[in-house]
Amino acid sequence: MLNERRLEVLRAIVQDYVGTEEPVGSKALTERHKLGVSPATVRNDMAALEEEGYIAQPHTSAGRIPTDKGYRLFVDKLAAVKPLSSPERRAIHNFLEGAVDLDDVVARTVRLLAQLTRQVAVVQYPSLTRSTVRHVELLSLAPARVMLVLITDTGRVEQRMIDCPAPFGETSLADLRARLNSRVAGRRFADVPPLVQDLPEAFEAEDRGTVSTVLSTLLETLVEETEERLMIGGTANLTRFAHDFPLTIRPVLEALEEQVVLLKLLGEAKDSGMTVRIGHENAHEGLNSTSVVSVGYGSGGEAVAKLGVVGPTRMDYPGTMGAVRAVARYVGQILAES
Amino acid sequence: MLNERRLEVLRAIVQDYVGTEEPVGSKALTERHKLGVSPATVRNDMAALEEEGYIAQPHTSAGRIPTDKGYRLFVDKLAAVKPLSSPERRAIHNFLEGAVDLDDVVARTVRLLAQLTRQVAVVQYPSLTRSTVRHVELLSLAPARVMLVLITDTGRVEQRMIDCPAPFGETSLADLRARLNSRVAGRRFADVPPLVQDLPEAFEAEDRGTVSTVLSTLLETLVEETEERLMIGGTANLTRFAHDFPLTIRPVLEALEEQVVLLKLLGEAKDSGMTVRIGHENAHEGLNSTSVVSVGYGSGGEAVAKLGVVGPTRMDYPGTMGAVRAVARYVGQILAES
DNA sequence: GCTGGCACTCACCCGGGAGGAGTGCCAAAG
DNA sequence: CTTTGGCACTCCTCCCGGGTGAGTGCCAGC
Repeated sequence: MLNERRLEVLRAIVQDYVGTEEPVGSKALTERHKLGVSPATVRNDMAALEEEGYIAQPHTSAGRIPTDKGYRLFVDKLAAVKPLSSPERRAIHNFLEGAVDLDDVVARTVRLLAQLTRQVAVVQYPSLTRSTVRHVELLSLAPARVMLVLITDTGRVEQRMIDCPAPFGETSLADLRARLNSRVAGRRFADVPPLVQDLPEAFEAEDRGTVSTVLSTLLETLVEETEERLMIGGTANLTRFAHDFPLTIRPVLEALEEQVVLLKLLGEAKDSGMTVRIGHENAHEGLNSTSVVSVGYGSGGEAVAKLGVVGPTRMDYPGTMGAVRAVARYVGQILAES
Repeated sequence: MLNERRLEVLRAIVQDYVGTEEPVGSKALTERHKLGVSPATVRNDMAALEEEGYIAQPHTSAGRIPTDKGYRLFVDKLAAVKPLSSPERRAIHNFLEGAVDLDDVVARTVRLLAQLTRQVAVVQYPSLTRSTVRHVELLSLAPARVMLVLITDTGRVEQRMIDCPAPFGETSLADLRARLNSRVAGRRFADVPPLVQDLPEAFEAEDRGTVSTVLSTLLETLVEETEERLMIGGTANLTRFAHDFPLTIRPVLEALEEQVVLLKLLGEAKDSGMTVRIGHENAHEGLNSTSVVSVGYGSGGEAVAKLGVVGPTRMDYPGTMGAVRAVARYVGQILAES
C-alpha cells in the first residue's frame, strides 16, 4: 500500500512539520515540494498514510502531523544521517582539544552537543566496568586511616577513605601497594576480584584485618561506581517549544534530574551504532513526547560509555544524528590521545 | 511615615502574595489577618506604602504586589528565619550521612536542598584556595609520563597528566614525592608556591626539567581549580510558576547553565552569615526576577564554600532561609567527620 | 489512478457586553 | 489627626457569537 510516492509524501510531511511546527496540509505540501501531483492526490495518499498509522490529525479540519510510528519509518528508511560541515568539524575538534582533564572533557562535550543540536545533551562518564586499572594508590593519613585512590585508563579517579581495624605501618602499606599494583595494574575491572582474593595471606596476622578491609573497599568501589555518573546540559533548550508548556517540559526536567532514569535510558540503547528511541518507545513516562538519540563512544574501537541528546519527537533527525555521531567520534579521539 | 501597622500591612501583603501568587486587595487582607482596622484604613496604608515604593499594582484596579524593595524590607526587618521541624532535621542528617565520597555529599546536598525548598539548589564544591593540602601523589605511568594527584583535606581529588621533558626514574620520583609532601602537606593552598620554589635545585641536572614541569603543573592546578566547580539540581521546580512562562524560566535556565555566572553569584555573597539577593539586586540580567539565598558552609568554623537556592522573588523567605541554613550546618558536620 | 470541484467542518480571531474586584476620594465620626 | 463607611469609577477577565479560512472527504470526469 505504501508506494514510492507515499513515502515521499511522508518524508515531506516530517520535514515540513519539523520546520514549521505546525500541522501540514495537502496544498502547502505540493507548493513546497516537487511531488508532481495535485493536492487532491496528496490527500488520498495522506488518507492512506493515516490509515496505516503514520500520521494523524490533531482535529478534524487540520493538517497532519507525523505519529511516533511515522517518525520511526522516517528515521529507518527515509532519512540519511547528515554529515557536519567541515568548519563545524574543525570547531568541535578545537573545542574539545583544550580540555585539561576528564571532567573537563565531559563538560565540554555536553556544552558542545547542546549547542550543536540545540537540545538537551547527556554524556556518560567512561565506564569503569569496561575500563582497565591504571594504578591503585594507598595513602596513610593517620595511623589507622588510609585513603584508597583508584585511577583508570580513561583518566577517571575514585577515592575512598578507609578506617582500619588496627594501625597499619608505612612498610606494610608500601608492601600492599606494590603487591596490589603488580596484580591489578592493566587489568580489566571485572577481572580484579579473583586476582586479589588471597592477598591477606601474604601479610602478618596483625595486618590481615586491614588488608581485608582495603580489599573489600576496593571491590565495593568497583561495584558502586559501575553505577556510572553522567552530566547533562542545554536544558534551556527545552524552552524552545513553548507551545504545550509547561505540561511537556515539566516531566522531562524531572526525568532528567533522575540519574537512574537517564542511565537506564542510555543503557537501553544498543552498544554499537546509533540508537534512536522515539516517543513512546521510551520506557519512562515523562519522556513519552521526546526522542533520544544516543551512541557509544570510546577511546579504542570499543565503546566505554554513551552520549546523546534528548529532544522533542519533532526534531531534525538527520542533523541531530549527524552531530551526535560526529561528537562521539571526536571525544573518542581525545580520550585515546590522553 | 512607616508606623508599626503599615509594616504589619506590608508583612501581610508579602505573606498573602507568596501564598496565593495573586495581587492582594485591601478587603482580602483584613479578612485573612487580624489587623484590627477596616479595609479603608488599609487602603490608606497601602497608598503610603506604594508612595514609598514598597508595593505596586500591576494595573489600576488590581490589588498590590510587593516590589523588590518591599521584599528587601520584609527580609531585613519583618521576617524571622523559620527553623526546621525536628523530623525534618533528622531526615536531613540521615540523608547526608549515607554519602560515600565528596561527590556524593555534594550530590545529596543538592537533592536535599531542592526538595526541602522546592526550588533550584546550587552547591559549590569545597574550595581549594581555603583548603589545605592533605597529600600529593606522583605516579609513573611510562618512563616520561607522570600523573599528579592532589588530595585536599575536604576530600577533593584533582589529577593531571604530565609529559616529562626527559625520562624520570622511580627513585627520583619517590624522592620528589617525599620532598613535596614534607613541604606542602597540611599547608594552605595559597601558601604553597613559595614553599616549593627551590625544589629543582635539590635534584640532578638531568631531572631538573621534569621537576620544574611537575611543580608548574601543581601550581597551575592550584590556580585553575580555584575556578571552582558546582552542582545544581531541582530545575524542574522552575516549572511551578507556570504563569509568566516561558519568558521567566528561559533566561534563568540559561544563567544556571553558565557556571561562571553562578560562581559569581555565590561569590558576591557575604563570606559569613546568610545572604539574600532580591530581584534586580542580582547583577545578572536573567536573574532579575529571581532571588538567591546563599550561605557559606565548612568543616570547621570556617566557610570553605557556599550553597544556596535560586527561586522567584515571590518565595517563602523565612522557610527557604531556614532550610538553607540548616542544610549548610549539616553538610559542615558531615565534612568535619570524614 | 489522477485531478478539479464542491460542500462541510472546525479551530482561530475578533468585538462587545456583563460581572466583579479593587481603588481613590470624601465626608462624617471618634 | 486618624479611622471608617459610602460611592463612583476603572479596567481586567470571562464569555458569547459570528465571520474567516485552512484543510478535509467525497465524487464525478478524464
